[in-house]
Amino acid sequence: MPANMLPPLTPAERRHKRIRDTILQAAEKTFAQEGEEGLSIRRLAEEVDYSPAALYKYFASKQDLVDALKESFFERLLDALDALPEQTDNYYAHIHEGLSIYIRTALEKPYHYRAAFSALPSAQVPLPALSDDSVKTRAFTHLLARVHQGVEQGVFRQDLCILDAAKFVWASCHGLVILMTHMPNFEEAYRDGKTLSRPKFIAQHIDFILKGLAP
Amino acid sequence: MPANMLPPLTPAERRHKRIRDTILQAAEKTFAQEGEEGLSIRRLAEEVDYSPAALYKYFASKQDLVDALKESFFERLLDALDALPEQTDNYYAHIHEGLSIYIRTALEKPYHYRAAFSALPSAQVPLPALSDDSVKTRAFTHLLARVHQGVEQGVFRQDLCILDAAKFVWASCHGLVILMTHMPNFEEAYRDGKTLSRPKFIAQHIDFILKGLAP
DNA sequence: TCAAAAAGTAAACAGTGTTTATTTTAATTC
DNA sequence: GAATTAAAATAAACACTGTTTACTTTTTGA
Repeated sequence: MPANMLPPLTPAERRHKRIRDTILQAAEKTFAQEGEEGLSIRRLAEEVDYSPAALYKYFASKQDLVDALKESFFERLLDALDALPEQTDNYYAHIHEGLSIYIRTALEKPYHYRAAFSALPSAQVPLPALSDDSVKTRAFTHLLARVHQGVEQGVFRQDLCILDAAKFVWASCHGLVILMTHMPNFEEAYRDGKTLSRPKFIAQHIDFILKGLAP
Repeated sequence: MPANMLPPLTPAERRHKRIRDTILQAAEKTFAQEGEEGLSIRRLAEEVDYSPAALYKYFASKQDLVDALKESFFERLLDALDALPEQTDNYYAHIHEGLSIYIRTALEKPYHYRAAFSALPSAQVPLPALSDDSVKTRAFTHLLARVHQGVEQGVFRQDLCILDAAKFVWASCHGLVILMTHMPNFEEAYRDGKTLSRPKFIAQHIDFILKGLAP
């Protein structure tokens, strides 16, 4: 039987989902502006006209709610990456644009990005296996494939460990996003006449990264 | 009069400082293992045999206490960097080692590093001016000088905006540290036969960064 | 219609950082 | 040395937080 043959939802289930989405939507607004710490179950309950305890009929915990918000960000990120056409004649421009999309999407939702990719060590949620094609790993497997392609096409060094090279690319993009969004004044600080504009700065950052892998 | 001619401390002041240090020391232990969220004023008070309110005679707030912990990490980081000899015949090896020290020191105290360099947007503490030689900016000004040197010596491209180049280097190192410390399983995941060991992985990461700036 | 399941809530529990009023202790001055 | 002043320390309260329990109301499916 087909995997996407879901059982039809009962009215009760549809209602449940609808209310859940309403809560999620209100939570999203606060989370985007104030992050996890600014999001309070009690305040959220008041906003959607429920008692705090009622929310626990829709989410097992605050963490569960935040996880749902993170999940929707992952989907947003993947949608943005999927919008990029698969094949192009210009490999360099293609991977450059892919990384640019990653960074720009992350910059749009700083709190989501941080929550998604900077889990605290105490929360020991291991990375899923590569075989798993959950929304969480797809972005990285995508990057792995791109780096592999770059090696094959001779744009990158032949002796690269693709895994380690992909981690270098990811880390360098990640660091930029985190500093830009969570380091007050990172962009504005210390500017002079030669300093680049934001888009050019990002583009150059990616250029530096890719050049690091060149033969 | 000399700047370091501090007025002599009275016995009361010395006692105050001593107790403050005791509290700080106990806080340090918990913070290093559990971070800001794991550090509770009430639990800390119990550990040092004081009432919670008493701690407010030594620190204005929890944030103030954490700031003191961050400050000591900055000093630790700068001390490690200062231990590196100033001049060497091999520029590349020199900057490589500097970045390696930065990363390794950060990896030793993940929570300190994160707290120090990943402030939330809500906490709008601007970066101090470059002229300010506070402990916070010295590491970055140090890096700026190194990059400048690299351009002068022809190891890096001549047309670089030193500021933007330094930010690239910083961001790339920063991202690696954050992913290694706060992304569960980042290092272990997806390993195969070709995957490098941790020290070699870090060294290669730095190589990639520096190559990105090469002519 | 009626039993069962789901939805919703008030109140309590166990925490958190912080403030206020009050007392105890230590230091300084007469 | 005694009196005064300043610092240290605290108990109790305040205003929050996420979460659970016991209970009531509403909705659903047979």
